[in-house]
Amino acid sequence: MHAKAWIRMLSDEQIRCLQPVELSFFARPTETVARDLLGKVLATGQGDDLCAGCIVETEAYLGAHDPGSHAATKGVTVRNRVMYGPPGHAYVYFTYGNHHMLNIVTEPEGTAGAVLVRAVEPIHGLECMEIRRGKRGLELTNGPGKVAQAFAIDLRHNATRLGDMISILDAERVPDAQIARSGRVGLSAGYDLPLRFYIVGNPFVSRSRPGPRLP
DNA sequence: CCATAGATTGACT
DNA sequence: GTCAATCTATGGA
Repeated sequence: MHAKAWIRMLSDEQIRCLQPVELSFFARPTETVARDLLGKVLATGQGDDLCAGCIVETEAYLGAHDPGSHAATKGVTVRNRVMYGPPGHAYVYFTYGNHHMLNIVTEPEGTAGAVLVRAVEPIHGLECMEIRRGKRGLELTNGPGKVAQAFAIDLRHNATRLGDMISILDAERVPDAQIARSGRVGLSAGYDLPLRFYIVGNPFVSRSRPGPRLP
């Protein structure tokens, strides 16, 4: 079986025809946005650098009452202020000294919330991603740090509005039957909530560490 | 100012 | 399976 059998590429022109997701889409409860972002298209760059991918895995991070969230501090800080800012902006942070993480800010301005983009299925700019990652196939984008590297996303993108350097484009809604949820990855189990969403069976869904199972 | 954990990845036994 | 890399924001002295 060919490794690319499940990948459907879109042309430059087909990507340009996609409409940006409305701002109001993001000004909703974080959990809802995380679910509805599945199937949407992430895009960066243009021309030879145009890269696009279908979002296949997300995680919701809530406000101060969510112990796993960066907003779980005593009030607003330099880092988490973006999560309190206007929806439809990028929240990018750097961690473990190596990796950037792309989040999309949710909820109305003043309320903290963001959705982590954990994995995408590439649909354009494969060669560009391969150069940036130094890898091929599933290793291109099957994890949050990998997505950021493949799409050349770093701290310069933090707090920028979608539609400028980073775009989220509309696509057909993924039916509930194809979506599953679990505990979030990488947090100490025990207190976590079922806030990870993914498309069942998609090979790009990260599986380095399966999230905690739900009852 | 200093200590340290961290929404991960890749290399290695 | 185990583990180190590498740097930033945060919180306490």
